[in-house]
Formats: sequence, C-alpha cells, structure tokens
Amino acid sequence: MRFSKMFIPTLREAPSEAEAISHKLMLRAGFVRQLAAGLYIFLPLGWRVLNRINRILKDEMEAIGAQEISMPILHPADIWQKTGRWFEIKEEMFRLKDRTDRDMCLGMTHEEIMTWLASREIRSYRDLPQIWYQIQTKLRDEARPKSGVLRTREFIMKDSYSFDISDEGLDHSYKLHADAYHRIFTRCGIDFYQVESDPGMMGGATAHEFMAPSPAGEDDIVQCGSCGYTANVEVARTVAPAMDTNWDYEEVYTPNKRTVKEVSEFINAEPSCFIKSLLLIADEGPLLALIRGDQELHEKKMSKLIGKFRAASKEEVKSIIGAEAGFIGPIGHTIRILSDYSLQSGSYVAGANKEDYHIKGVRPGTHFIPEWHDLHVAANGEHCPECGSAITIFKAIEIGNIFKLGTKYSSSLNAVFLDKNGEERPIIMGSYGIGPARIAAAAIEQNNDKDGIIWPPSIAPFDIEIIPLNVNDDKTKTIAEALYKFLTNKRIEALLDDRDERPGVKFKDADLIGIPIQIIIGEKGLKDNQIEIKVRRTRESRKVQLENAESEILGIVCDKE
RNA sequence: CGGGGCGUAGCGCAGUUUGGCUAGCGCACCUGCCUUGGGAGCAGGGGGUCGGAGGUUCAAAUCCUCUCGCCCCGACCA
Repeated sequence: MRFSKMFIPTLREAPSEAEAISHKLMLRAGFVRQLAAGLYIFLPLGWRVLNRINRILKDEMEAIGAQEISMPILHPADIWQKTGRWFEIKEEMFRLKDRTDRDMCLGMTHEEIMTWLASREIRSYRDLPQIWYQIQTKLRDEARPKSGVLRTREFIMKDSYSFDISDEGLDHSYKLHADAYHRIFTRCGIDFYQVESDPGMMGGATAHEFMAPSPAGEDDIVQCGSCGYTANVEVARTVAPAMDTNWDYEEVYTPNKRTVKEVSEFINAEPSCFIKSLLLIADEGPLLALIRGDQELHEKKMSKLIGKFRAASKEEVKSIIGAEAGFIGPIGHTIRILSDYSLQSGSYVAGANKEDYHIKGVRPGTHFIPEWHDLHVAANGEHCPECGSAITIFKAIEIGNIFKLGTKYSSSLNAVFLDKNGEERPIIMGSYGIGPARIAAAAIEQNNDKDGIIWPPSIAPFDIEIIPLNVNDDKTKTIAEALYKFLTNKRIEALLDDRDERPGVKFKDADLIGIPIQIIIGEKGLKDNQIEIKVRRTRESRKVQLENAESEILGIVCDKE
C-alpha cells in the first residue's frame, strides 16, 4: 500500500479522554476512532491488525478440526428463555421487539444458538464430536465501557463450541482448545498465562482464562513463583501466614472504638490480630462471617457457600446480636458461623457483643466452633495453596477463556444424541472465546515506547515500511518504487511512504505506527549506493549495499515469526 | 447504579471565579515561495457561536434551571 492513498490519520497529541496506553496509541496512530462510549470504528490500519489476528485464529482453529460457521447476531428470545439466561441477565442484554411484537435480543454470546443448532441436527453418537466456531460480533450493554477497545459494548469475538458424547470427550476438546490458545497467543507475540478462573454464570465446573499481564488489565492474577500455580483472585485459594499470637482471654474496654483500624490503634495491635465479624443476611437467615482484620471478605466465595446474601443493616445487627455494629464477635450466640481458614491458629481480638468492649485472646476452635472455609480475598504476602511458596499478584487483560459447560445448555435445549446402546443422552459441551481486539490492545500495552507502537511482526499491519526521505529526488524515488514492487511481488506486505513530507514527519509517523522493519532510502546513503534497514523495536540500523538489499530484506522478513 | 471530573475549530488547550467590543493560542488544514536524515521557515488564508434547551440581564462561553454526552474510581462484567 501507498501511504498517500491510505487513510492513516495520525495525531500529534492523543485525545484527552484516552487513559490507557493502548488506547492513546491506537488513536494517535490512526488505528481506531470512537463513535460513542464502548463503540469503536476500526480504520484501515486497525482493521488490518484484526484481520491478521483473525487469520492466526482461523489457522489454529482449523488445525484442531474446528469448522467455521456464521450465526445471526439477532436472536429470538424464546431460546434464551429456555436456558433461563433471558431472565438471569439484566440490563447487560440488548433487547428489542420485531414488527410482530416478538421479543428478540442481540447476542452477547452464542451458547444458546449453537446448542439450538446442535439440538436440531445432531442425532447420533456417530455425529460427534463436533467443534464449531465463528468470528462474530457480540453486543453487551456494559455498565462501564473503558480503556478503549479493552471493554466495549460491541466487539468481535472468536467463539467456539465443542460437542462431545462424554466427559472424556469434553476433556479432550478442552485440551485441544487450551493448546490451540497457547499457540495462538504465542504466535501473536503476547506474554500471557493460563489461569484458573470462575465459571460464573456460564455454568459448569472448570474454567480457565488466558491473561496478558498489563497495568491496563482489569483482573488481578495470583501467581506462585515456585510451582507455577496461577489463578484469578476471583478463585485463588491463597493461604495467609499463620499467626502466633498467644494472648490470655480478657475483656478490653474500647470506648467508642468500632473499626479494626480504630481498635488496633487504641490497643496497639496489628490489624492481622483481629477477627473481623460480619453479620450477613442470606436466604437461610442471618449468619456470621469471620475473616482476619487485614483481610477482605471474598463475596463470590461466600455466595458459593450460602447463596445470595447481603450485609446486615445497623438495626438488624442490634436486634439479632444485641450489640452495636463495631462490637460484634463470634462468642456467645447461636447463629451459624463461617470462618476463614487463616483464623485456625493464633489468638485474636474480637468484638465482645457488648457496647464499648472487645475481647482479647479469642481462640477460634476453642472459644467457639466455626465452619472452616476459604473466605478471604488473596493478597500479597500470602502463600501458594499448592506448594506454600510466596505468591505475587499482578494486573492482566483477559484475552481468552475456556469453559467446560457440561450439559447446562444441552439439557435445557434438549440437545441430545443416541448412544451405542440406543439410549438418549445430553451432549456434553464446552465453549471457548478469544477477543481479537483485546489481543491487539494487549500487544500494544506490552510492546511500546515513547515514540509509539512496536508491533509483534505476526500481527503488524504491514511487514515493512519503505521510507524514501525525499520523493522529489529521482534516484530515491526510483529505488523505493523498485523495492516496493519487488516486495509486493514476493507477497510481503509493504507500506510505501510516498508522501511529499519532510523526513522528520515520516520518521515520527513510522515509529508511531510501529511496523517492525523500516527501510530508509535517503540521498546521503545513495551516494555510497547504500540504503538502511532499521528495526523498530531495537532501533538498530544497518546500512546495506543496494545490490544486496533485496536478499537482506527477504532474510529479515522471512524469519519474522 | 453510587462517587468524581470534563464538554470552547480536526487534536491539545486558555478564557468561566469577578457577565461587557468582531471568542483567543499552538498544532493540523488551504495557497504561494522555500526546504528535504527526526514532527522546518516565511507570507497569506479558511474553519468554532462556546454540547443542547430554557431562564436572568441592556448584555451570557461566563450566572441559574433542566437535559444530553464523554472520561475516571467503585459496583457489575454471562
């Protein structure tokens, strides 16, 4: 492509609304423009990147036997009603009616429709297994779109679905996808981890996410530096360091000191020496959740144990416990008590269930008997649940996920097959997603410098940028054109900056756009019959003789992946 | 949905507190000259009615009311 013929609206300054690095650079380099909150236009360069990513996705999906299909974005409501998600999902689903007043929705994902298809077409175990995929638009009315293309209301997703006759079959399909995803992200030049994740409303028991470390990410990932345990904090089962406090049991006067912070300062003890007692109201009634003073209650873990719950109001605390909020503790009442494992050792300060008093030296398991569970949010300084080594926590962008669905969708949509014995059984399913735009954003987040983007070669919009410094110089122009023609004939995608701009402008734009290799053709070098090959990432520049230029360039481009 | 911030030319901003002439600056854009190894220079020029509506006032970008939009933090994230 010729730069002069391509729409590449670069900006010297990023629009002020952009915060994330990838967002700023995508805007500045002319890859995207924003239409409205969470709605993005992909300009020629941006669309090229997405297509290159999609090429890799298709390549690797076909390699595991997945078949590409295309499904509608507009869905009839009744299918979503049958699986219940029409009712479970709230404002996040775009809903509308057609002209006959029939309820419809815009697809946020395609489990329902894929399963509907399977239910109509799959009859025998002989038809299985199947893997169907598409690269298709999804619409979600996000509560808060953010960070450019990282979280949008409309986005393209590679989604695939596996259909198997058994759990073993699902395990196999799952593994095929996990392996394919590793190859995909590696080929895309992304630094990533596969982590344990929460299946959430997708249903099923097992799920993993593929996470690209980046400060722009929305997820916190726990990682063990020793055994490799890696998990989203949503599910991470980290172990807090054991406490060795050994106080005698005594009541302490703590006038008007309610919060852990206030009491810990008042009696001069670390927050970790406290039992934080939270009165929760679940469907079954009130119960007490205990975590250590330095911990946060993990609401998702809690929900898994007791279902939906909420914090008790001040009035409820008083009427149920008989003491004001801030002075409640685990001792002396009969309501159900769930405690985090970390309270199994040591003695603690807890509320006395009496106005203005706390109790020091409380030993869980001795002074009261709780149910032991993992209830806290993983934090730095804790230990790996597998090997006990120290863990670290980092931010990451979710670039892909894989779920074992089991029969959640096939059961409700009656997607069944006849097994060898002629018995009807539900199809065992899995679903697997990748966000190409997130790959692009993660690539930028992980590969940039003060001047712009540094694309991994495999997903760069072009392989090479040819930069004739002065297009009014005949020799420069002739050589640039010849090289452009040569590369194009070799099916190497080259961008020729044929604009009549000064060198500085071209250099700045080239660095901003981030094409991995720059060929610089200037009058100075041509005097010695030389042109320059420059690597965007390292800025290393090498002068080569004109007669060797073609073979040198081929050499560099061909080992790009 | 809760909290905070911001809407003035394509982009970045000043002006708003304390109403007052034709609303300003840098970049970008157009024309000409000149220049060509890191966002050149000179000269000339085009473009906004200040997010929108209503109100106060002799007078509103500026004050008041309502409203729309965008960003950030949180909740949420199938």
